[in-house]
Amino acid sequence: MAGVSKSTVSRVINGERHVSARSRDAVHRAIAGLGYRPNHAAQTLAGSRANAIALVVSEHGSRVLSDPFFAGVLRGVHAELAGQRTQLLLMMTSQTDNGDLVAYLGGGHVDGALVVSLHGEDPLPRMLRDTGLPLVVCGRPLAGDCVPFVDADNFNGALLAARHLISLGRTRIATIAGPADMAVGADRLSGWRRGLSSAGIAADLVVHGDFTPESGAVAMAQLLDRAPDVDAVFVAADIMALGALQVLHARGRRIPGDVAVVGFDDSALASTAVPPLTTVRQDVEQLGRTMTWRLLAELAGEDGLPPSVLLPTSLVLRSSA
Amino acid sequence: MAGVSKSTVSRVINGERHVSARSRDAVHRAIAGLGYRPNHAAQTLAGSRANAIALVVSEHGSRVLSDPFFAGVLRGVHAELAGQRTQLLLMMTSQTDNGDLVAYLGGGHVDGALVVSLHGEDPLPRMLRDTGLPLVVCGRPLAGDCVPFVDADNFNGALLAARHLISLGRTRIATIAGPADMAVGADRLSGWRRGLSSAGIAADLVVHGDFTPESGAVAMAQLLDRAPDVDAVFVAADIMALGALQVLHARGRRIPGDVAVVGFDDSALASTAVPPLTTVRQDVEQLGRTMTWRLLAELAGEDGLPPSVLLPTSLVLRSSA
DNA sequence: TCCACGTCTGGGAGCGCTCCCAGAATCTGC
DNA sequence: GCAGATTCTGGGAGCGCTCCCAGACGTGGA
Repeated sequence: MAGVSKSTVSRVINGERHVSARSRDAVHRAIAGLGYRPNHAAQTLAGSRANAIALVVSEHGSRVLSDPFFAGVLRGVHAELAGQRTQLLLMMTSQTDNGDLVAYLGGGHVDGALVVSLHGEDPLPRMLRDTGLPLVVCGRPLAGDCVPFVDADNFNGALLAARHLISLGRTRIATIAGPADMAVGADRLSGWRRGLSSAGIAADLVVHGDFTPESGAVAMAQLLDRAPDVDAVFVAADIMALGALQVLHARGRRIPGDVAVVGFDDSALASTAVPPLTTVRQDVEQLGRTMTWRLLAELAGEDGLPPSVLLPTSLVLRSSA
Repeated sequence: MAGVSKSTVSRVINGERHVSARSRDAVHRAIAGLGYRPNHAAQTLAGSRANAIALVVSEHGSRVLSDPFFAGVLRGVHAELAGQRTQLLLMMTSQTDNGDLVAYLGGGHVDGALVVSLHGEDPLPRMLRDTGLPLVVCGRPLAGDCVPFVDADNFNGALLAARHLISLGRTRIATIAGPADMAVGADRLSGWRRGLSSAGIAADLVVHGDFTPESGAVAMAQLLDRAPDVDAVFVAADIMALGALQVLHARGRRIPGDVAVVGFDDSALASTAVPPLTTVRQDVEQLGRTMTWRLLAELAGEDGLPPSVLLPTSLVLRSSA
């Protein structure tokens, strides 16, 4: 014991004011000497905070989790959480057990939630918001719900890609877009459209894929059938671009000679593709960090926080365009 | 209220015997009616269990997390945890803050730990074992510590790969192995060696990589320089195989005509490689499930549990070999 | 000198459970 | 019928904290 009451110890640990320097030092020395660690469960039970936030992965993980994207976000979340005494609870959910999850999270077991939901019409963000639980969503929700979110600037990234292809002198520029029911798909498509139309180029060569290599291959084959003279394609995800490259190779098109290809994500796949893929880079780790920062700031009662944040994207030039 | 005391409610919730059917039903009805959820912090504080297990990702995440491997494990862990009232705490650590982590985990905040540590000489498993905390490690630790682990059968997987290449009539069979200081690297190398030597083929063409595409490329170039007549290569990870394929293409070797290539992992990369990669499949989700099952069984006091488990691997035939 | 006010401190209640103990109800066997 | 074992139940203590209240001390102005 440091010769002070437990109240004073509690004050020191929680960094409250009204503690003399003498007792603060004594407590700190005692903590170090005893190897004392506050009991998390007791803090939670006694206090009004849970000292934990949830990372909710919607849509049954399978799709989201395998994505290197998610790994980057997770890394960012953890980096930002370091030094906080906030625990990170990992939860996954499918549509069917959304109710259970909402009940659990709404029950005061966590102070806030980070929601990774790539599926646009997921009801989960809205359900969670209605419980009043502070939350930050990863990726813009499709509906205009006023849920705070953090996302990469997909629109401007796609715009960069389109402008780059135009600057290469390409004139028959196609896109393999993401699903229309995902904001990330819609935003990248919008950016591409804007790029082409502002250069006076027809933005009619659009095929949708579903962020799998197979769908990229199918889409590329359709494009080549529809417009054999296509000389550039913006693929809304590196993973789809891999499928597209396969088809282009199979049909004997040289890359970038005959067809220039730009991907999106700058995933590990991009640099090992044949040829290495020019792509739009998004900093996924920063995405995780920003989400966490936004949530913790809200929990700390800061105000004047931006409702949502768009993170810049940039073009990475490699051989494919 | 169901007209019974809180003690009885507690007994019902914890499924203890010595409760009459009448009061059990009453409690269940009240729970459903009130939407009651036990307070996790209070259960933990009052009880002797923490009702939580930690998923510890060693080696600062960067490497491990980006691995689709990890995503699969996580999916398995979560699947196995469904229906339990055990929370999953995610923790990451680098060598420097191992001490903090061990103190935290040893402090009764969790009932057990799942450790994902791909780096062979990581001291963390041993440190955690010494605290007496039940734990299961993902991947065989390099040192012969008696820590329970679950791993894919890397030895037999590599053996399968070697035998397949031999059955194709190849005679100059090389390998791009993983780091020698990782069990996964050592085991796959041993399996390959065993395959070649049992067929009377010299197992001398070995180059080590570090599970990056770049290292695969460098290693392949070295192999081609050292043995231009190489006609097959077993690459100990799909991700390295991508780099190897690039170099083979660049040097004008036909695959599998001139050089047959077998990878390991059956990751998403394998099927989209050019040409699609023959590879050794390991069921990573099953790995996560098995780890979790093993830990929960130990926590439940089951005995006669196998100290460690090896999960079967199998060969997936595609075009590259 | 007295009171008002700010700074610091200890004591106590209580968060929502689990565990233990004692007592009530019910069931055996002779 | 009664002692004894067995099944069930409620009451109370206490897990380790945080929060609130009251009191001790100091400082300055009227």
